[in-house]
Amino acid sequence: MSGGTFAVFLDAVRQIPAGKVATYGQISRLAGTPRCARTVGYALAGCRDPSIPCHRVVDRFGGTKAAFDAHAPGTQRALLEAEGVVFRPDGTVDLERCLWVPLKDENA
DNA sequence: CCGATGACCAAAC
DNA sequence: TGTTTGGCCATCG
Repeated sequence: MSGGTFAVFLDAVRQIPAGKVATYGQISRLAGTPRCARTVGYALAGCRDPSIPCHRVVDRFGGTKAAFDAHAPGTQRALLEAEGVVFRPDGTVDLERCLWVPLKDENA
């Protein structure tokens, strides 16, 4: 399916429920390309699809993206907090609480 | 039209 | 044990 690899990443990001956040590595792994975490970042960076909640995608440490903040200061954090995501005093997302856990069983 | 850039993660040595 | 390399696609100018 999906002749394009990008569609897989975007689709995975689209599966992230509100109030949760996912990391590039998780998405790339779910897409079947554990070595393309970088491509996921490029995908979100270049993808202009408003249907993709790129604000729910954070780095492995839960740090919000500087580029996102550069375009809209505080937008990403505001959106995440509005959805119920918990932030730490360090300014990073509390992955221990809001890290999205992909349900692979439903697919099996 | 073409070239270069762009928000990362994990494994190997 | 820690550090470095490797890998990918779409959009911009």
